[in-house]
Amino acid sequence: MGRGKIEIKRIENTNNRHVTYSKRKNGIIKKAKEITVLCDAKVSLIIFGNSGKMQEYISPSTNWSEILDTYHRSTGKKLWDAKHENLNNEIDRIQRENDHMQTELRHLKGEDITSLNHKELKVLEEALEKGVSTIRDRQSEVMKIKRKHGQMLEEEHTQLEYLCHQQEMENMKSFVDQNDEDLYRQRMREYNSHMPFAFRVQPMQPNLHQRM
Amino acid sequence: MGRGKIEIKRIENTNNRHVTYSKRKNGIIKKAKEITVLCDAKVSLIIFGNSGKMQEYISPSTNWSEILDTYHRSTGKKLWDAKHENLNNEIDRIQRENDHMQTELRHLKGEDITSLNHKELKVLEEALEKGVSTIRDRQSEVMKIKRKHGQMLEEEHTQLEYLCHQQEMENMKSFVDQNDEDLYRQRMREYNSHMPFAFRVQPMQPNLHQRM
DNA sequence: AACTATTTATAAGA
DNA sequence: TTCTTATAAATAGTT
Repeated sequence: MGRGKIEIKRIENTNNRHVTYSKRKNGIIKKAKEITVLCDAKVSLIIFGNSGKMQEYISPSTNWSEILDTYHRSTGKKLWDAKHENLNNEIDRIQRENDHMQTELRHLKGEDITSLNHKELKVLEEALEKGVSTIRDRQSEVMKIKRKHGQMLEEEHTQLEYLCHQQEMENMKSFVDQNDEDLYRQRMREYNSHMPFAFRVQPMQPNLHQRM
Repeated sequence: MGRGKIEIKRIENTNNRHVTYSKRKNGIIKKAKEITVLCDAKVSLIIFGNSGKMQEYISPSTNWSEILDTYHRSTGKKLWDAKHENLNNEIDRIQRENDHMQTELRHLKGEDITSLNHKELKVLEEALEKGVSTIRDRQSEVMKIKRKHGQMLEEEHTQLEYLCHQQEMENMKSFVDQNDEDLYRQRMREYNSHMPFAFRVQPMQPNLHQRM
């Protein structure tokens, strides 16, 4: 109905398509309103185009609850089944993520580790040591502040720091695989270059604790 | 459009009303199909009259899940029922649990800890130390097996174990609050009671490393 | 359900 | 977008 007859197929000209969409959309909504009044009908209409902008009409005599119920009674299909399934999938996904984190947490706390192999244990230990070290650094900061208030002696703190780092070095040395020896020596050099001479860590010897 | 113009108000004659309903219903559905094809639009249409008989149309390019989602996004209203609401609540619950674990994990790895206070840091440190200690025990077991194959000397291992425990004791002593002193002494006694005399840890002194 | 006179919707143009 | 208008399409009343 118009100046010329048109075939019912996609309008390729974008502008024409949008204009036609706008006109026909209004037309359909007008018709929906009319049938609602003329015939006591109940209509729900949702319509959206390329732009994603949505327009809805629902007869004043009804509501979505009634529509969904009627739809369910008439077709046996639940409109929310698809949505329902999506939600279930989402729950599964999050639950898996959850389980994974729970395992990781337990491992970090030293639980359920009998099933882990040597390699996995080492990875865990490294993560924990990194955590301990970071937290000790942070504690040092907190303590620095406390020390300013005279709550702690400078000397005690420095000695403590030394012992911590020494321990880390010793652990590193002792737990490395045979062929990680080079990596260990390198880290030791890095570490020593940051420490006063008196605190430098020497490679562990059987009689270390007597020479200290 | 017809032999005469009609007012848009309820058609009182039942038969006429039903006839008009039928005709116009088909008209609307035809229009819905046309705009779907012509304009790439997505339409969902549910229509039912007095008789309760329902007719639906939904564009082939979409589905109810998309319609409900779009409707929710556009209007903020949810068209689904309580059952759905439950699933959403479940997701929220798991997601919260998830977030909590994520935070805990990050803290254990030493991330995002600047917001923690002294007390919280101590709790974290203790958890990490417990983890490290458990994992080291486990590693010891693994190593014991390796040692049986001649891969490691017994003496080195024992000394290492001693150094580890000593370090833990020292940390414990140094980081405790003033009023945790009693707890520290108790733990020290417990620890010493398990160690040969030569390895017992003495309370830290400024010149500790020289007397060892 | 078909017919058809008329009204209504709308395609194209501005 | 909106208005105009020629024409296509829908449909009210009739058969």
